[in-house]
Amino acid sequence: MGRAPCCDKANVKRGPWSPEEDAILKGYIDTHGTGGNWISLPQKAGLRRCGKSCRLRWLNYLRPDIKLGGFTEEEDSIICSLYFSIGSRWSVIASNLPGRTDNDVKNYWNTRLKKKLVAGGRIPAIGTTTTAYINPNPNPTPDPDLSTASTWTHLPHQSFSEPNFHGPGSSLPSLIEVSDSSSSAAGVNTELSWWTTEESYSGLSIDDLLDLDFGIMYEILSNRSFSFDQVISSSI
DNA sequence: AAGCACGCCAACCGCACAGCC
DNA sequence: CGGCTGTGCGGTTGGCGTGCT
Repeated sequence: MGRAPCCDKANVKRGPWSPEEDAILKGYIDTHGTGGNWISLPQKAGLRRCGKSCRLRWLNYLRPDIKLGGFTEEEDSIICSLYFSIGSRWSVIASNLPGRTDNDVKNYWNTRLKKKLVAGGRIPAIGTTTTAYINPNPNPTPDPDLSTASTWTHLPHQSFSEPNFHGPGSSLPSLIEVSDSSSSAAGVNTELSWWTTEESYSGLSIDDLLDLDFGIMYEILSNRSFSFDQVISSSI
């Protein structure tokens, strides 16, 4: 038996929200709150919408603290920094940008920022995989030692519980780990690792940040006979 | 002026997880 | 303890607007 659908799709309206629907939803939530139950909310409010659709509409467009308009350079910088640290965890990135939603940030990255960086030669257009890792050692050696990369502990993205784990003031350094999928498939551990500290990010522009990260990346990979575009995320 | 291509973004979909019974 | 339900999240899609030919 499969999971029951969240609503009766045949009897709910889909597609763009009308101003009237927006007014009904906003008016209901202003008066009654969400009631902690989005599924029943549309029925109570008199909307022929799926509860999930109502939630999305409220969170992304109707709630009062939404920030409209273009992203600032500072926001660009924060998005880039966090993306390269933790990947596409848009809700976490958005939590560092007051008034912005995960959908906002995700769309902005996918449609503008990514292209901006690619066009500027800051990131290659193709490649395989990069992953954000975190090093539990509070005192990492200042220079990356590739021969001891296995001593770094890999924490899956899902295990990051603190939205600001990599934010300003964090005492934890971050690690970007790179793997060569072709060799991994042959059972050979060819993962390369190096660290960057939070301090390295502080006060840097996007250009500085990317010069730092990818400059280090390029230098290491060149020495190890890996091509640069092998290791950058395919999602970039 | 019409057709086409592309960019942008709102919205949907499906999955994972947490809480409740 | 296992199943069910609601919520949150990231990936993807579809439609509209705009610019180009």
